[in-house]
Amino acid sequence: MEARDVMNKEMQRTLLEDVAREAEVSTASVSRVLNRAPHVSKRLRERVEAAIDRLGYVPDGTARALASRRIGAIGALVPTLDNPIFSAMIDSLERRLKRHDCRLLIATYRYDLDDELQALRTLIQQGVDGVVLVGHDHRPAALTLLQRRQLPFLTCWHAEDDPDWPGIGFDNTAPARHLAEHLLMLGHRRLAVVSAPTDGNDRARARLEGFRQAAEAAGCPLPPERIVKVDYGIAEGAEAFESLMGLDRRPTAILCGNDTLAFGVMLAAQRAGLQVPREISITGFDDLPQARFMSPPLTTVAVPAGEIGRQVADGLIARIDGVTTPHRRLLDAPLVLRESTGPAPTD
Amino acid sequence: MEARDVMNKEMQRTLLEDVAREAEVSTASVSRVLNRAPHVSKRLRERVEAAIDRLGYVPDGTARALASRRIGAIGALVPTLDNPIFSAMIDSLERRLKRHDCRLLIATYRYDLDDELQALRTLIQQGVDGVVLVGHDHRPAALTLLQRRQLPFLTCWHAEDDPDWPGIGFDNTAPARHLAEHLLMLGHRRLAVVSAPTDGNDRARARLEGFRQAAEAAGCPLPPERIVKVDYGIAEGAEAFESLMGLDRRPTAILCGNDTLAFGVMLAAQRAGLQVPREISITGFDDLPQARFMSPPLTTVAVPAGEIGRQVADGLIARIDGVTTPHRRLLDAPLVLRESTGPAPTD
DNA sequence: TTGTATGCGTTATCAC
DNA sequence: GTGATAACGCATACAA
Repeated sequence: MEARDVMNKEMQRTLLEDVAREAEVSTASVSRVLNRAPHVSKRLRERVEAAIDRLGYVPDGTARALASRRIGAIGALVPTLDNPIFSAMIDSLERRLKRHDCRLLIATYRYDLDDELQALRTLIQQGVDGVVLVGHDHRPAALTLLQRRQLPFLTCWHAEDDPDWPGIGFDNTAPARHLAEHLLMLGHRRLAVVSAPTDGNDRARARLEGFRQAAEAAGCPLPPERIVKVDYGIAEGAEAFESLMGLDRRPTAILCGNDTLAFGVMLAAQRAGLQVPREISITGFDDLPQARFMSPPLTTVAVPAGEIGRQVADGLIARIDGVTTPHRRLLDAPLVLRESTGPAPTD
Repeated sequence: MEARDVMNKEMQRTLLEDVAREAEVSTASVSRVLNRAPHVSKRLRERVEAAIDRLGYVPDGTARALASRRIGAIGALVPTLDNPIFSAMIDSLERRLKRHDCRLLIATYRYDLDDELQALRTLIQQGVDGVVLVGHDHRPAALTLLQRRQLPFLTCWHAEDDPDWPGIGFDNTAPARHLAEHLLMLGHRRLAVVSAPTDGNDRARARLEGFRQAAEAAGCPLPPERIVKVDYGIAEGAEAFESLMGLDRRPTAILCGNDTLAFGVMLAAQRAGLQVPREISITGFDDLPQARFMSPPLTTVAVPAGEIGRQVADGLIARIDGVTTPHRRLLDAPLVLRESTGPAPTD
């Protein structure tokens, strides 16, 4: 019994103290070597490093976190990872953070801002050194929380100018407007939009706004019935197409909030026997890898997901280190004109 | 100066001790309420909760982690998040972990097992309560690390029987074999394979093995020149197709290691003027959302990525709580026969 | 059921 | 440069 208890005791891990004893130096010195502090003699460093190797010592992250007040990890709040454009960003974010010796905690919230706020609370409680958020649509309490804690944070994706939210991203409105202008220039006058739900999603709203601006400027505004909002998905895009085809005056071009919806719309159009772009033009947004392989290849906007991940990593790390970085950084999101758009059909 | 120093001092956060004072109870009692310990009177609980609300107290995760020896987060090591089949799994994993009040640290390693080992070290040092790995291909040191620390862990995706690696997943070989048998039954005799690189990827190896088994059993083994290994990607699949078409005796069916490669192969085939499946049959593996929307719809294997995420979450949490769970859990990965496969062409 | 006191493994602030 | 030693904020064995 006694013996078993002894056996059960987690074999005692070697502590910093053990290293100090082995190297015959103080614990403070070991800590200094560990943290690459300045003013440590080469001789001392070598002794300590030797002792560490000999004992196979591994510092305890939790103790380090408590004493130093940083855990070596940031938190990222994203709507979902089920959308490849977000997982691409997270992938590059994590890879870049690794360079800075920083880990990544992720939390998803399905576009539910209350869930996001709750997840943020949890991350803060966890002790993350910084936070990444998507867009500027958040509960006011989220901002309060971050500011009160003086926690470094950065938004991404949606780089609208906003004094509250520093961010790295791109303009969602302008490219959307350009897409619509491209169609208008091709002679289209009855445009339609298939958008993602806009609640808690300022990117979707901004794109919709861009479509609207161009349409109105051209004197052919978008009536409500030609704006369909559906959840993310190919099938959802197809359904949106069906509903648009039920209209009296069918659109000759459909602007989609993302490539996946556009893919669904394109399939449904072809299933309905329509030629793209001869009879109907279709645009996407994201430039997913498959966009250029669709038939016809999809006209869309190239969202710099990978670049955002990298720049957000660098920017947030800088802020954590107390370096002031630009409040806002605008990346390029160029139009990619392919063959899914063409001249409006001459009725 | 003095004043500024005072100002600069992080406004002192309220501590558990403050709550205890406010509620006029001991710190131990506050801790008990926080941790929902048994044997706490309703009256005391209410007093403490009231005090917590009044002070807006938030427990410090790092201190809690150091004292309790668990951080409330697990680590997941995945090859990449750039492949939607993995991000789908991570998405469901994270959502399910949330139910258990557990966070998720992710690390990617690009199929480089040395990187994986390094990332595992980092996660362990960080203090994660458990680890999720993909497949059974890992450096031996990884297993040693996990065992020595007695750290709960679970593999996923590849549910081969292996005493070292407990896991939840599916059989990669059998469905692959069945795909090949399906083609053989359709009269195909010259099969080819477009596989992902097999280094550090036992799933890719297992699938290839399944293809081989069926081919050999049918008396038409796969010669090396009809097995092409390429990186993940649509363009890569297309290139693989080109190289297969350079062979003297062209295959009549191509088995692909995943849907993305299959998509590339299919596009290249059509670009080359071949009818699918009349002139060539093509299969995938994963059943990504777009598989059923390809033209023709792709014959493939439905990988239960979401279900794996959920079951891994539940299983790992159970292990962390000391509950013994089955060493191995096999999920279903059914064939999905669609229109990309058909009778072999009669020369 | 509740309180007391110690431990968790580092970092960081002082002296020297 | 280096060494004592006091935080860091909470959990928990033990006592009451």
